Amino acid sequence: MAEITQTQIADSEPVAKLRAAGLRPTRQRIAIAARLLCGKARHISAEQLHDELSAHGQPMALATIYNCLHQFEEAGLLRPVHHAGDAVLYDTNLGDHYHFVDVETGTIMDIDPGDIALPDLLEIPQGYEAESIELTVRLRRKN
Amino acid sequence: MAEITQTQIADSEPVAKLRAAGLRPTRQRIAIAARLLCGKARHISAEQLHDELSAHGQPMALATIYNCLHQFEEAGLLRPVHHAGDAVLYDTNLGDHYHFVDVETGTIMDIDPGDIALPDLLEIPQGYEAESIELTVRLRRKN
DNA sequence: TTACAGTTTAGAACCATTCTAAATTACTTG
DNA sequence: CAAGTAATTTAGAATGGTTCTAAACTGTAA
Repeated sequence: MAEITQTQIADSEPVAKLRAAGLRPTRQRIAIAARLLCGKARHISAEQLHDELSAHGQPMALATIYNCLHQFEEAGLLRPVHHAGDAVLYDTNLGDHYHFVDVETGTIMDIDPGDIALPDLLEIPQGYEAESIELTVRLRRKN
Repeated sequence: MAEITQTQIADSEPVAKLRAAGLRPTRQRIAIAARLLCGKARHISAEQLHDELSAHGQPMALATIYNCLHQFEEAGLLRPVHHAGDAVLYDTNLGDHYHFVDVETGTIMDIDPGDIALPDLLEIPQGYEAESIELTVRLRRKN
């Protein structure tokens, strides 16, 4: 059984990311960061994350999940996706891209921006700046 | 005092639109159609519409508003906008366009599609068809 | 004019999210 | 290392948009 020392935890990738974002590395935030910020990209809701953490022996209050997701968003570590059903999803892919949503299953797929340079095409009104651009295409299965 | 005959009501624009959409012209649906489908384009929430109708002597259950908005949407008479705050807004402008949202006030402004031919630019995955495309740009006031 | 399917209604229920105030914890300082 | 303090977490209640329910009502076809 490999041991995990305090130093190893302190130097771990999740902790480093939290510190870099100016967030205290609490047990809860580390668990969430490890799951969302240190693996492959995904789209997840607060509820899903809550279940997933519980299933992996890291239960925490749902309110904490919401708090952390908001803090991560504020820190630019996550990006919210609003078009896709009742709950807000958090996207760990921060690169320029958009979304396909299967209206029946709720499944989200990334759209590579390719030639669509939206930020350039849009004329932002005087005195404003774009905080975010969300492009979502709802898909329905043919026949 | 000008009188309104049954025939005038039956032939009115709202009633015609409802019939064309295959919806029974009930008192409630006529009132909503008159307000949303026969004037200038707007973005409105169920709650706002409910208040507006009450203020104009046409009160009806909030559930009816939701029912009608859904039916109108289904019939292609309205288009929902999801990115803009807590409540869904219904857009009476059915033409190709997108939205700016002032994140502080919630105000919505239309974006003329101009050169952005999204439907052409997007490659829809095999076996699917695009049900809708929502592009929303969240704006924040500069300084 | 009747009858029936479609519609409306009040109010309860639902569910994602936020709030509250008390308990706990990470970090600083002595 | 110990204590103090501010930040964080927590359970549970509250909120708010939306949907559900089952009973009353209404448009329309016969």
